[in-house]
Amino acid sequence: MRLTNWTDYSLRVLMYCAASEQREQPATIGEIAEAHGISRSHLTKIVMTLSGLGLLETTRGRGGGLRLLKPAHTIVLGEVVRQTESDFTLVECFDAEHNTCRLDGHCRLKGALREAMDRYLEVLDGVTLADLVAPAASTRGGQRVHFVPGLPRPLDVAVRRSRVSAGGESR
Amino acid sequence: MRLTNWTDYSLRVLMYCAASEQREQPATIGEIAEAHGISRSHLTKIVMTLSGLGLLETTRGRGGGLRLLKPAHTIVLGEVVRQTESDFTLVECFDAEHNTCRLDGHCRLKGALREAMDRYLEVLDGVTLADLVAPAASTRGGQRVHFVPGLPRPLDVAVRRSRVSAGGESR
DNA sequence: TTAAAGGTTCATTTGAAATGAATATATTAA
DNA sequence: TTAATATATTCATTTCAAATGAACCTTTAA
Repeated sequence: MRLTNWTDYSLRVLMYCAASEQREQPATIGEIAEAHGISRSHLTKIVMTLSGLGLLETTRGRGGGLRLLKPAHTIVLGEVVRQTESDFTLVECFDAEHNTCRLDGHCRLKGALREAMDRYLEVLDGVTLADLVAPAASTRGGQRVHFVPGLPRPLDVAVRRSRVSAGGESR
Repeated sequence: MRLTNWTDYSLRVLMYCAASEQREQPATIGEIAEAHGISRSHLTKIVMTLSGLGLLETTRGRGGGLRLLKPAHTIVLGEVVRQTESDFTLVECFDAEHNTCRLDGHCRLKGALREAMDRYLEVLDGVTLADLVAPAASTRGGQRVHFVPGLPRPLDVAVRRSRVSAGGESR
């Protein structure tokens, strides 16, 4: 009864991208891989899947990277999990193909588990990517200042400010 | 996102025992193993666990077997699953020991998943073993007559009847 | 004393998930 | 046109929990 790391990482990628939305540069696979200590190669496949699902936009080449295709508050957790998680065969009898349970059709387990699973996903349907990334601390005070290791640094502002104060170098 | 076969089989054992309650002879491991095409050896371990959980009573020796320790309608599915299922580590960050997620404590995924899991089990807490075994067909008509492959045959009545009509052989 | 039952231990297999390595393709900037 | 940076693809390999199997021990009723 656990989600795959695949799903776990998928969510982290999305969160990273969500937190990168304000930045000028898009997030890159290498960046995220490093932030979470995962292999670039592996993470690439996850990103490709998310891209295939229409959640991410990827752009190749220098200056490329990843961007969310929809605003974070419209990306629903339940939907993501439904799509990244491969196996919802809660017990054997869910898999019509390989089912050998002799009670199939006689017992009410399947119905109960299906109902339970529905409730599970229902909860996740009430959560969006934006909710996940929102700072856990107090809402008042506005701007988030603190640094979160697994997310892009909120330095753009500072950098931009320092650029200005440094006398406007071109880029 | 699936339960282990271990849990699946655990439930089948319990169901078998529940359906055997009326019989004079207790259910046996060999019987259940054969009914479901599982190895005796493997099923024994499952039975021992259920026994350890106080759900089953086992008696050794000839004439021995398995019996539920509590009436079927008091055995709650959620409780069983909570105890037979080994791993509720929905994602990495649930496992304090091995967690490496750098967002730990910053993102709200854990809370959402915990909530979802609670709802899941909540549904199963509303189902008892008796519910699972109850015939799916109409409630009226009383006595179940049909034969269910994975459960003990409801022959006792018929057998007893035939015994009577055969003139009361001793046993 | 034998047959039928549960009980224990150890080794092995299996399969999905996870990972890694190598390489191809696209894009931008100098 | 070349170098650098980024995504994209393919194939092989590793890992680990779960599942299984085999052999043998213990208990009990007939």
